[in-house]
Amino acid sequence: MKESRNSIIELLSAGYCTPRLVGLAKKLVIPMTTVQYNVKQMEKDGVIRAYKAVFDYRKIDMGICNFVLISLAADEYSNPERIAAHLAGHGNVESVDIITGDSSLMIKVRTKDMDEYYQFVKNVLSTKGIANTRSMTSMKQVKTEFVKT
Amino acid sequence: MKESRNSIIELLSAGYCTPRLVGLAKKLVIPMTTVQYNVKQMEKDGVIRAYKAVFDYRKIDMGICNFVLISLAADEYSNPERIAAHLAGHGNVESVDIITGDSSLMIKVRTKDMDEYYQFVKNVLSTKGIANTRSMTSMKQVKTEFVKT
DNA sequence: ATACAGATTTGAATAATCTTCAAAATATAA
DNA sequence: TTATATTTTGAAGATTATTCAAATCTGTAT
Repeated sequence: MKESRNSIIELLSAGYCTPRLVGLAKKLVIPMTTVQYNVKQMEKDGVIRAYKAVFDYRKIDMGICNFVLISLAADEYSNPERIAAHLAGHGNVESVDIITGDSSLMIKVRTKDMDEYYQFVKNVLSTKGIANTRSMTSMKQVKTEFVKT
Repeated sequence: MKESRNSIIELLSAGYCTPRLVGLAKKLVIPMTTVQYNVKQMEKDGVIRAYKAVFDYRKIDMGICNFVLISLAADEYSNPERIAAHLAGHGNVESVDIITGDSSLMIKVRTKDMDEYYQFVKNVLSTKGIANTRSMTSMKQVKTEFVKT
């Protein structure tokens, strides 16, 4: 049981949802087919990338959230995209950005607890290409993915 | 027209979506009503907070993304939640976290361009309670809200 | 081990929502 | 203005979601 619930969470975290056309139509007081036309159009044009669920991450073993500033080694510095793509592949990584400033990358990582985060730092962030990291732990998540807590 | 499309985007950015039960059931090869039961349970227990759309933010006039480290003034320092809640109220703010380390808050802000971001800094981040800010601009968003680009 | 209570799974009927499609309205370009 | 493309809309049929009762599974106390 817990098994299938985890699978559902995984699938919902990046897809497997759909817009509520009737709800939107009622809210905006326009015909549903008009909403549908515009939504379809935005999907076709790549304006909408996905429909997904937002969780209370404390309740799905992802309660610990860290922002990490990553500085790359000299030989990776000119091509941050390789390591960025690698980090993006991890399910615990919510976001990866190549940024301006002292550090090359900013990532947001969710883990069950600090032990698991430490493992992440040891296993994932200790790659040859990464020179050093600076973690900032979230003590309270007031807003996430445009959704207020 | 553009008017209603903007309203749709606004509503989809934090809700007005729903899980695709048939899709989940087929993927997991279990009956749809089982998926439904578990999803409903997770909604009831507050595990799932919302269903929403993820956009290509460049295509909806939110192409510029900034991470901002915010240090609070002495008199707000002991109660960051007031300012955090205030910032969370802005539609341009994707996330607000109260963090450990030198700065009290980390926020993620999306704007049309740098001009609009400058206005945001001037108008929103120049409150009495905020001592100083440090912006890091995203040059490339590799992964956002668990969705890869 | 057994019996019990609560939680979970499941299928069938019903209800609601979505998709399709063609026509009408509107906007855009020549 | 006329022609062309885009957008809006309603009605039908198709798909998906909800309800609900029965069956199954789980954990627990006896």
